[in-house]
Amino acid sequence: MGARVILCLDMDAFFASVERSLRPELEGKPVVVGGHLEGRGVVSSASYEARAYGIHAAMPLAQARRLCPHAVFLPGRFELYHQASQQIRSFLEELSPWVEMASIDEAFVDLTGSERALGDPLQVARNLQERIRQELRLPCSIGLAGNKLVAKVACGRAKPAGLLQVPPGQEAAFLAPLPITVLPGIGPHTAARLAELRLTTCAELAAAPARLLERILGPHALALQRRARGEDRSPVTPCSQPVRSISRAVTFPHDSRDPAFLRATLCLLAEEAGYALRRKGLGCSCVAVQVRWANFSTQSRQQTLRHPTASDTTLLRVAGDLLDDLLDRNRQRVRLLGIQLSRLAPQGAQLPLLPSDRFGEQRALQLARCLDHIRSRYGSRSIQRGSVLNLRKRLGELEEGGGNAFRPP
DNA sequence: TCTGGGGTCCTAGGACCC
DNA sequence: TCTGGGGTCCTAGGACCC
Repeated sequence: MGARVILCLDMDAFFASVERSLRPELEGKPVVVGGHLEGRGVVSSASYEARAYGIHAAMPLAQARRLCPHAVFLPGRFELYHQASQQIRSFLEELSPWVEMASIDEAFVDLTGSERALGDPLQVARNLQERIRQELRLPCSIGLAGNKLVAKVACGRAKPAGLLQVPPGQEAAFLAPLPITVLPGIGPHTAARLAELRLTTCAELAAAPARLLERILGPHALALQRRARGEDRSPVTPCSQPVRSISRAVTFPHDSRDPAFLRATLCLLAEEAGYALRRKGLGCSCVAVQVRWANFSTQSRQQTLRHPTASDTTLLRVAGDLLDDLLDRNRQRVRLLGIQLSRLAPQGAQLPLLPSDRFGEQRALQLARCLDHIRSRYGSRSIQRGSVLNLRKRLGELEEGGGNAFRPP
């Protein structure tokens, strides 16, 4: 079998670029797309003009403002970004049926064996880049290599708006001088531990004694070492993997210890997560509540259910108990509150066994589905529980008092 | 300086069962 | 006085990615 040809495409400063494609007057200006909270957001995407000031993704917005006060700061409009992503996907699917969207702004395409139909992969990549620039007015970078790992690293090295091909057989030599942090899976923590062993480049990691690495990294050390040598056989998988969890979380404009406020927020989050769950036709068997305290430490509590559920009433009952437990054990104020639903399975196959339980669950689920119907027709805010209406009122007070808008996604 | 939100995967320890 | 061992499930926390 001949060498594989994998194309990795990554959009440059995607959210900021989409905003700029719709507002040409922003051309050449520093643009920062960030969260919706005045005080506590972080940067989601920064144009390269903004990056020149040291601004980068995940930086607190307050810091970004200090670094570049005259930058254009915009709230995220994820529906637009999703639409642009869909268009990019359709371009890619014209090239190959083997297209994997790795995220909203990143994709892999397997071009192996396409040369006769499409021509030289390098020219295919150039044409693709040009098409995205012309038709969507968006910049992107592309890496070409014999596997996904090296194509992705090459793509990263090509940024912005570049194109880089790693010839077959050159994978290890290409990675060798690069820092290990270019490898997916090596974050700040692992990099710091490897740096203690004076392992900072891919070449050093590739040549390190296996036993030493296993002591530091555990059973995955050898897999990581193979990646440092540019070896990767993972396939391009067009089918999206089944979703494993659904979560909703919010960081408050001001830390709170108010039980009614926290409970009402939890209700809102449970309804939103439950709505997402039912839209996917799923139920969940595990509910978790996450709290980030004022000191930024995070705690969570989870409970496994005897039967899967998709009822907001059940989600809220379980989540409420978990929140109470967390609040009982920690006297700090709450900075972030979140709910996570996991152990997902198609809904409808299993019902609770006890008749009384079943009727309660069934009725609650029916009610939830009626509300979903109204939401899908008249908007997600068209109908809400009384407790959430109270929350709106309280958040209104908060908004006036703190000047910070609480706008759930 | 003051730290989002939505995900995936992994690990360690405890409970429980045989 | 001495208290195995393996398997599985559950929980909590953390690293990492975009």
